[in-house]
Amino acid sequence: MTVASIPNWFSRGVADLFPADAAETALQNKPLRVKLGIDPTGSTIHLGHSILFRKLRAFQDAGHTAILIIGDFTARIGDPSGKSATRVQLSIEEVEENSNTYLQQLGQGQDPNLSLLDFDTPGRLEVRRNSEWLTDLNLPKVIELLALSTVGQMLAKEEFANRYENGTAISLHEFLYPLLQGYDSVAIKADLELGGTDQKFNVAMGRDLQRHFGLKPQLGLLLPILPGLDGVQKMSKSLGNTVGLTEDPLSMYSKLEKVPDAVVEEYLTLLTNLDLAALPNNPRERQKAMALEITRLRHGPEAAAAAQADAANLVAGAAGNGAAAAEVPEVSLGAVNFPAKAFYLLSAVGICSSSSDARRQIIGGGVKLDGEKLSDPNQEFQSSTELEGKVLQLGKKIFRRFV
RNA sequence: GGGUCGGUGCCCGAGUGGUUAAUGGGGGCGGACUGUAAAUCCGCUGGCUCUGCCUACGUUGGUUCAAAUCCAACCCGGCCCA
Repeated sequence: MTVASIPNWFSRGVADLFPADAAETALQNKPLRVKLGIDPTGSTIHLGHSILFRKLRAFQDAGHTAILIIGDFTARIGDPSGKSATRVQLSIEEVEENSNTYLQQLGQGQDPNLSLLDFDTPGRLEVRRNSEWLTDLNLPKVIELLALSTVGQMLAKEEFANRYENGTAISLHEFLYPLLQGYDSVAIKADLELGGTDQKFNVAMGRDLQRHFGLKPQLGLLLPILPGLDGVQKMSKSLGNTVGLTEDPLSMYSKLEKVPDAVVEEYLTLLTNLDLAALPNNPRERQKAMALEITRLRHGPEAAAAAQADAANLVAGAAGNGAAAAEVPEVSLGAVNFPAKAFYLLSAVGICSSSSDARRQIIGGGVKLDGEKLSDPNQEFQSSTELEGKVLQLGKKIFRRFV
């Protein structure tokens, strides 16, 4: 096998490919059916998810067919993969709503240049729901699936192994998940399945099931789990270290340009197509280039450049400066009852999570109004006119203009 | 089903009748420093338009002037046995 024959769009950022020697041949074949499953349990897609979609898009652009599987069946049962707390079962309506939100965020019906997937070119995308084939699986079939795996195999799976080791509960139906996901590959005759490295077991299960049902086993292409803004834990909404795909340019840029050095290269590799060798060596410059490019990919060049300029101005302490303040997100004073004490104001307007939190922030010296530090949480504002147009700053990176 | 141990704030984990909104660590947030970073140091870390008042230690009920701490039932989990 000559490595040179594997294109960069395919190999960039890949953590694992199996079976490794099958890729070259596979790529020469007719359009591959490339599977990616999503779980419509939440409603916001962040950059961590997006690396998989970016790879899927690369396949589309190379002429292959993306099969986006919405795990509506799985979601309705409640995916137990989290820790202890049993997931709330989602209603059909909720699943449907989440699915639509997902598709919108992926760019359905939007500017094709900024959208994550290619929705328009015929033959490049199939959106399927796994309820289509899972709803009618009968018990004999389910037993047939269960018979294909053993408790030993399941317990070898890292997630289960850890939980078993730690004495955390594992419910039997959780064993069904890898099998059902694998069965999706059978149902849609996948040639390749994309996933995070945490999906290795499930993707491999897909291969086993396909073989069992007389199909050619799919390839597995795994991408790393993207670290979150803290640079340590995976990017995840519950950890609060995400950048959402639909975030405004300024907050997207601001968050990205302060990401820990340790993950900048990974972000560059996985979230952009930039030529890493062509970038400046200075770590700060690379960080900025990364933030700018990711923002550009979602919002276009003008908005990205403006975000970069605004971010620089704001942090330079120019919060009251008219030019910089133009891009500051606005917040309405409509819900505030005057006269309003400072701590109440901050929570009423949603900048702080609670009035107690607001009180702490003010006492902690982290709140400024038009560049001037607020020191008394009980300071009273008599009317909204006193505040309109002023810029409130919380910490180093959160700015809001009152309207 | 039986035995046994256990369920504390975002997480881990102290506390076994009374200054306990509850020790400590992690995480998070804010401040200093800096490259808007890392490391380090300091402060904060239930809610409430808050000089005070509410909720909180699996759930419910009980004992007591007073309970996370004692009692009962129930729910949930680990381990061992079946």
